[in-house]
Amino acid sequence: MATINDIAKKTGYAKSTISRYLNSSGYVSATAQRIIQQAIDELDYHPNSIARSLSNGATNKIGVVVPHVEHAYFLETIRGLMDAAVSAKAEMVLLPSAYDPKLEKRYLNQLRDKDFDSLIFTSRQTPLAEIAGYRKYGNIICMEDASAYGLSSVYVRRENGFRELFKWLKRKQIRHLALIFSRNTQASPTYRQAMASMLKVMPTIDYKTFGGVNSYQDAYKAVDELVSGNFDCILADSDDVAAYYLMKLPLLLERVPLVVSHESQLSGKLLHIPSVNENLYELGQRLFAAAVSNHQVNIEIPSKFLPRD
Amino acid sequence: MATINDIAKKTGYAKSTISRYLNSSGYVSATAQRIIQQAIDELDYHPNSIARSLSNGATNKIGVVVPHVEHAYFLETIRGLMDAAVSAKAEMVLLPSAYDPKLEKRYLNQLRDKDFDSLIFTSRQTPLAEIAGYRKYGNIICMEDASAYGLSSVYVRRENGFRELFKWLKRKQIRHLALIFSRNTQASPTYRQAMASMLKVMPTIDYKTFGGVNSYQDAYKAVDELVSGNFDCILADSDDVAAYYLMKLPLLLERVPLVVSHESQLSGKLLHIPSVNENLYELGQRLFAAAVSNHQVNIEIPSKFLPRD
DNA sequence: CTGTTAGCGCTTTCAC
DNA sequence: GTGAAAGCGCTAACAG
Repeated sequence: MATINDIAKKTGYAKSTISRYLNSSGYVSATAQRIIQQAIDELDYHPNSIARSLSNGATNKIGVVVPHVEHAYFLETIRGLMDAAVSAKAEMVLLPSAYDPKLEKRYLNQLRDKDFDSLIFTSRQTPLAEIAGYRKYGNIICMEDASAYGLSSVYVRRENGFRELFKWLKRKQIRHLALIFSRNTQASPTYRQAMASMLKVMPTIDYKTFGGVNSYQDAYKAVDELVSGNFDCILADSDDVAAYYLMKLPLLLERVPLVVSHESQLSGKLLHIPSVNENLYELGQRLFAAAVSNHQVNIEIPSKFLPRD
Repeated sequence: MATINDIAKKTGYAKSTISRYLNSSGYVSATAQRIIQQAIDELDYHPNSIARSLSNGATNKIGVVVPHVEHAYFLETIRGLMDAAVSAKAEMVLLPSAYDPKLEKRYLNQLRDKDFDSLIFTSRQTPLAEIAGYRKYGNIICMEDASAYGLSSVYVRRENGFRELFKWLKRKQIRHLALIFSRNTQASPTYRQAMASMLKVMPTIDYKTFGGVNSYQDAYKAVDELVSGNFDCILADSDDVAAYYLMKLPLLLERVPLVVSHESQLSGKLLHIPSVNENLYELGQRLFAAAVSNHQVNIEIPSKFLPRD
């Protein structure tokens, strides 16, 4: 592990000159360039990035808090984020929270301690007010509107998509609706917005919500109740979950309920499941851009209902 | 951002004493402890982890090279890895490669440049011999047997599972077998081992392999050929893919082929798809342990065939 | 039990 | 064009 000092000794040039050469910051004579480069090659020298970080005060790393990787919602976002990070030659530290405030706090503290330059919350349990207190330590981006707290925000605008979806259901004369969520609590923006849209468009609808269904693999949890509940429509929160019901329930019921998803994936396309496209891959890329930007941003990505009939 | 220097000035104690207190390395009087802690609280001091890393020569971060996150194989592994990292208070940097040697090289260089302490290859394109050249820069762990190259190895021993699987297929008198893979090239250990086991147990079998199928969402690619090929068994490389065929093909064929998976997930359990359980979550945890260990290890996780009939 | 000093490896100002 | 010196913030060795 040669250091810049070794190069200096070997070449007779000062560290500062070598640093100039390495970072193309300032003039270095052609001769010096040649000699220095040769020494670099011979000693197999490569700058130590920890030392660089210490001197620059930046790590080139961004932390991404994600409750888990079971749901396509987070996976799609992560994919967009990853690809953007690779292009920008930045690194992405995956920080699983399981919605545990203790873990979320740990990650906020790591931002404070300079473990990364910025922190993205794809979802969270900790109140925004508390998160905002860490803004001074680095850039923080939320996947919901947190502009009131001075935080950058990049998120799906679900209103349009949901409104169209529920209007469509109304036209289909749906009366008994099952809604499947990852979290069916007020803490989830998805849940809040879905319920708000639904009650606005179909105020008298008879419905029941289910929580804790994150993936295709969790979908079975609600099967019994779905079968006995006599629903005429099931609204799932990802195409994979919807696909599961679409294929499983016909085996158990004579009458197949309408299955709809509020998140578009390829599986839904293939099976022609109506769904709300949330453009999460793009959202991931925007999240990254927001993380490395210096300005506070507030970006809404519109969602769109795709009836597919 | 207060530094240890500020605490020193405020309290009158030397930096070393404060460092001792912070890291519980050496004696510090009760009085000093009280005074120092008070200053820490008042100034809201927190150690800068970049500086720590520079001084310690370690980052507490491990890099994880993964081709993509589309396949349950990698996701399950990542889950195990993530959970282990959280428990150990280490950080995991996600490094997507898309099997691109340029990217893989970039990550190897980052190991050399101290961006992380160790590097895990869940899969790779770069020859092991070349990877081995980076061993001097940090711990490298492969998800295949790389012990011949002096690299730590943690991987699934597929022989047992595959052998039982193909014996079972032989008993079922399978004659026309379709094998679906993520990669159907010699570069993939899964592919090599599956083919070897198959040809040993059923040397005269008529078969065809398909590549490029990573997920439930890719499964449709092979549908046309599967339908026209008149296969009596389809061996998919994840339960999700298998589930897709299990549900999609009955709609297209009069005779439903036997569907089998070589990777066990919950979806397979639910649909009673025979499969090979590869214990990837556990494998992920072992990978992490190997990454933070000082010894070179070679750990085989046995796979097991689950007929589920 | 505490202080002094040197060191981790790079960047940046200032001077010539 | 190049060099000397200080600084990033912490840890460790040595001394008392």
